[in-house]
Amino acid sequence: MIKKDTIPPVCALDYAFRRIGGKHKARILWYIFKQDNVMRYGELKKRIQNITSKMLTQTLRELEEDGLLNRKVYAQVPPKVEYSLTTTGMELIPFIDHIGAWGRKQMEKESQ
Amino acid sequence: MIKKDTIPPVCALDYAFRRIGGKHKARILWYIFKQDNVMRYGELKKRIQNITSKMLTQTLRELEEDGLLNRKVYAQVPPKVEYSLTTTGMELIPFIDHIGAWGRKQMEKESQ
DNA sequence: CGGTATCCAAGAAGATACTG
DNA sequence: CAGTATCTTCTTGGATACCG
Repeated sequence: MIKKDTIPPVCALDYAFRRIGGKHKARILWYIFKQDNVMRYGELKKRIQNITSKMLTQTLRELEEDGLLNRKVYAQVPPKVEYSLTTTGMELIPFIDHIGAWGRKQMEKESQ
Repeated sequence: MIKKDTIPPVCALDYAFRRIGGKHKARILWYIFKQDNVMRYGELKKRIQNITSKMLTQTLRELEEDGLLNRKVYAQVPPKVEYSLTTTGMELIPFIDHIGAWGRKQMEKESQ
């Protein structure tokens, strides 16, 4: 993702990209959304494939701190943790959809 | 920005964010767009402020290679180079606009 | 004016091992 | 199951100096 919060964002765009510009952030939001807005840690791990536990946990924590994800822990053994989008996170879905469509179009162009 | 192209993107979202997820990329596209879609190197340098020549040049080159920017060199001394969005770059503007608006909203929330 | 070149620091991400 | 901890590597970005 982009950058520590030691330095304040220079503008709203900068701010926004720090929040969702990480390597997997947009995809995580998207996957959860598509899965009826609930996904467990292990499901995400399988879905993203090749991501390490460390990176996944770290990314999820950042999204949570930024108010884009809810984290619900069930007090049971073995543990169960569910992630879902907050209202704020939901507001990003149309843009993620849009940019994904753009990316798809470009990829098709390239492959010609 | 995010990542070398040694490893192919895992999906369209990944692809897209590699292209515009860089530290200054979205802002550069936005500034040029707002300035009637033409900006000179020096103007960008002043506008972005604190960016080094190296980073600015590098970022502009990447945007050019990705087909988002046109680079027009005038054969004169002293040199003059103008950057403008391509059609593909233009297609990103609505998205950048929306995500900027989202960022603005979040920043306002935070400051309360 | 619009860059390059070189070197170095900071930050992001990966490998591996381990745990309540 | 859902993480932590630690160490290492890779990639990005910055400082500085210089050029056609």
